[in-house]
Amino acid sequence: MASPVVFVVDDDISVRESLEALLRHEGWQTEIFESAQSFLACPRPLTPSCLILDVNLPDLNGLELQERIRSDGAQIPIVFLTGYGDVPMTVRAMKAGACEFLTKPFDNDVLLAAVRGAIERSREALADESRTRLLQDRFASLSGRERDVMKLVAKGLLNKQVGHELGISEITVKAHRGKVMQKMQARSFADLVNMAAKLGLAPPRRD
Amino acid sequence: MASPVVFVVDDDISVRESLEALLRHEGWQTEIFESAQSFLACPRPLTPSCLILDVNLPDLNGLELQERIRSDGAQIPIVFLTGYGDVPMTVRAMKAGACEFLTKPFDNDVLLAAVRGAIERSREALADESRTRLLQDRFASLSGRERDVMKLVAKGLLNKQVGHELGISEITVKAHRGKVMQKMQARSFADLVNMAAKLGLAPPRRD
DNA sequence: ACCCGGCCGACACCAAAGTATGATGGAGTC
DNA sequence: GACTCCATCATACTTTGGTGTCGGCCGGGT
Repeated sequence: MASPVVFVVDDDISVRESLEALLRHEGWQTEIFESAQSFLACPRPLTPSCLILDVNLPDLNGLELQERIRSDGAQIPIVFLTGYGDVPMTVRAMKAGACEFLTKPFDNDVLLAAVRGAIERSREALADESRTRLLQDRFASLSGRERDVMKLVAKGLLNKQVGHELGISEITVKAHRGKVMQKMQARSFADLVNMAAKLGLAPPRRD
Repeated sequence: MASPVVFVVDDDISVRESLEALLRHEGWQTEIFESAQSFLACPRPLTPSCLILDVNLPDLNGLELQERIRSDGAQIPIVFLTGYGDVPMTVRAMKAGACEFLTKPFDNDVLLAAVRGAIERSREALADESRTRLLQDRFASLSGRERDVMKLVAKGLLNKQVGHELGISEITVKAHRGKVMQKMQARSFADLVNMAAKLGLAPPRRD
């Protein structure tokens, strides 16, 4: 696996340089930016990664950048690192999912531990995302009718009931169902149910 | 539904009194304590509730109390309210699951909003917990063999395979399986699979 | 000693699921 | 027009699932 990438966005040149040296020494790739915009222009890697982010930046501030990243759908773990941190700012960052919130001057070991944690989190997120994407792709490869059938059978309806629900015959349901099992690569019906749950189909129960 | 309960733990008498008045005025029940120990001695209610917690307390400090509550298994949302808050303290509290972290002097509206959020979170947590407990109770009512069978069928094995796995005949598996469906009150096999997932049985997949 | 419940199994029967083959018609593409 | 894909249905057959009743074995408790 390619080595993880640590992004750094900070407007202080001396911080950027010392961070870069520190991070490279630990064996991580680094990508350094001095503004939010230049970071946003850079593509996300497919390896585990994290972002060390200052709050005070020339253009967008750190918290706004965090929000922007979230709304873009990318979920890269963020370690804040700021010279002027107060409590409300910390709360906002943490509630928005920040991994850590450190203040300058920072302790090297503390920062490195935080980055390690963030990378680990990223690794898990990527793994989970790839699993989810795989399922979504398979689901997308289903035809409209097959999707209908999958939703209903995953909800626990019998083939006969599904047929009645959709206004088609039971035998046709079976045909679609077979196709669904193939295309979703489900080894068993239990498998399919779990997939449906992960895809957000079929509300679990409503007793 | 009984009205929510707001617990307050603060060593400052004037804060306690003003909070009590404010909270009661909003229609919540209140339980006021001046130390962590006296709070711990008080039983948890079964209605939605939350805790407004100062960090500086005579005995245990707020963060330690938070940790203690978590390890006790109770999950009551916590709104911190402290006079001397710094960034590391805030990070620690938020990472440990705190709902909010406010500093004195506090704004009434902000506090009330935080409490409302915490109560809502508690409501959801209670609902989820009661659903989970229901399932656990049902699962606990199964005999040992029935549990075995449930695990395996929820994993997607056929009755025949389950029988082979357990060294019993297929017909016996069917009997156990029928019992499981009854006792778990599963309307369909899909239902049972979802229950198994919520109970943490049957690892989803490992392609 | 007795009963109860868990556990195992068998026979029978029916419902449901899964598969194979074949066929029709429509939509869209090359 | 030939081709592909989707959707639909049918017939026939096999496997699996679900239920019922019956019986036997064993261990714990009244």
